[in-house]
Amino acid sequence: MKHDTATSDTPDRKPSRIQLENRKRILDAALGLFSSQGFRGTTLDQIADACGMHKPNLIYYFESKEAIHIALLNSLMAEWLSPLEAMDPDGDPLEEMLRYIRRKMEMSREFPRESRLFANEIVQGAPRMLPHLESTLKPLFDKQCGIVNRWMHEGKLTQMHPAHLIFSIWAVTQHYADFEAQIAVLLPGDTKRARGAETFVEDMFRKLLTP
Amino acid sequence: MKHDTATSDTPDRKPSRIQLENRKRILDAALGLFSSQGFRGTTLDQIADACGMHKPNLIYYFESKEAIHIALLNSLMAEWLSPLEAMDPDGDPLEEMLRYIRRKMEMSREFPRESRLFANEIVQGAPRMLPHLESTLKPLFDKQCGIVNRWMHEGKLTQMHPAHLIFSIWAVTQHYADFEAQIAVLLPGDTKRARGAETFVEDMFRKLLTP
DNA sequence: TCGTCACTTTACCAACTGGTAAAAAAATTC
DNA sequence: GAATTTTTTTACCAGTTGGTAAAGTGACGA
Repeated sequence: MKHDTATSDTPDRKPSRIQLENRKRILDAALGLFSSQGFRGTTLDQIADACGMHKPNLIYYFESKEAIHIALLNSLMAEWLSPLEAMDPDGDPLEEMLRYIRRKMEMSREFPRESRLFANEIVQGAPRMLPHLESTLKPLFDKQCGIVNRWMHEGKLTQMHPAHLIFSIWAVTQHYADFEAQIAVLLPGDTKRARGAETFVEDMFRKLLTP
Repeated sequence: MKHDTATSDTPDRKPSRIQLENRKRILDAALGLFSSQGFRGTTLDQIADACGMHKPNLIYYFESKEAIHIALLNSLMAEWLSPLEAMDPDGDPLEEMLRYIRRKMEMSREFPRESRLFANEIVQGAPRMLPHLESTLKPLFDKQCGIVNRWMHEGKLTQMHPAHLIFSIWAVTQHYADFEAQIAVLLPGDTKRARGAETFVEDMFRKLLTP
């Protein structure tokens, strides 16, 4: 008979305050480590150290190391996609696109760990995220591509392939988080860098999208 | 007394044909595995299997697993940077830029493993590549930024921050290799995809760079 | 043909790593 | 405040992994 734990799948009562808090501590520590060392490069002991717990305690709150990774990806996915979701079909097309781009740059600056976590996962073939991409991202992506496409046909934006446009926005904005190590070498002088990047990217896409 | 091996640092005679061949086999297998699973996610046994050798044989040719990784990064770096190096200060500015972009797209399509190997390394903070970035990439990058900058001041290209321009070229072109798993989900229909991406990216930067 | 050197294979190991068992300690409930 | 449940800690284990020791095999020149 299996011991009853916080990860039991029997119809649990609502998780206690301690459970919610400790789960959050674990996920936060795991985010830092997984994003900078990858899944395989991170050990349970490292996660435990980083959040001041002991290894078996992690397994008390999550079934396995992989369960931590999956919980992390799932819990961050919605937030990560919220800017795309927020694109308003009734807004001004150019302003909506630039607002989206600005929000993506802001997230790249404010949440580089999240960006790198997803980058790590996708570069390695998205082994634990493919179903999620199919079921969650794909429908949203198709919908927003449709909106952008309509804007283009109405002459409000330069005509181009909407999917590739969105790819290029993702590529450029996330590049600043994902490849920060390289950028820091090539463009020292931390202070102005973020602002320089943000005005560059906004100007670039404004010029590109203005019909 | 240490055994004399192919990795000995005593003044070796030139490596035999077998050595060259086996080193290449190992590096090729390692490229496939490191690029799709990361350094920590790849085991020596996997590499050995992939090239039909036994584990201790790898250590005969390379001091350690890390030495394989470093040798791989070093041996690919020059090739990876050759398109940037090939930018001709005396050529037509717009054509030179577009040629560079086309070559980067081509490499993303033909050498996705290399792209992902570097992506993995840099996302994780470039632990084994930072010195190389400082010593090799940085000077080249600064030089080519200077060229681009001159072109802009001569009115041959749209004025913008040359470093960020190059970042955006890297971001967009390498995105197609590094995030292929995601793109395959969002834009199925393998056949036209590569061509679509290439015309999109070229058109995008042509519009952006044309003064 | 013999000896030397380059290369390969087998057997092995110590450290690490994900995970478990179970006792101890807190917290909560009655 | 005793009983019970939840959470933490200690001790441990089996499988994996990077790497070594050393014997074995083959090639090649004298």
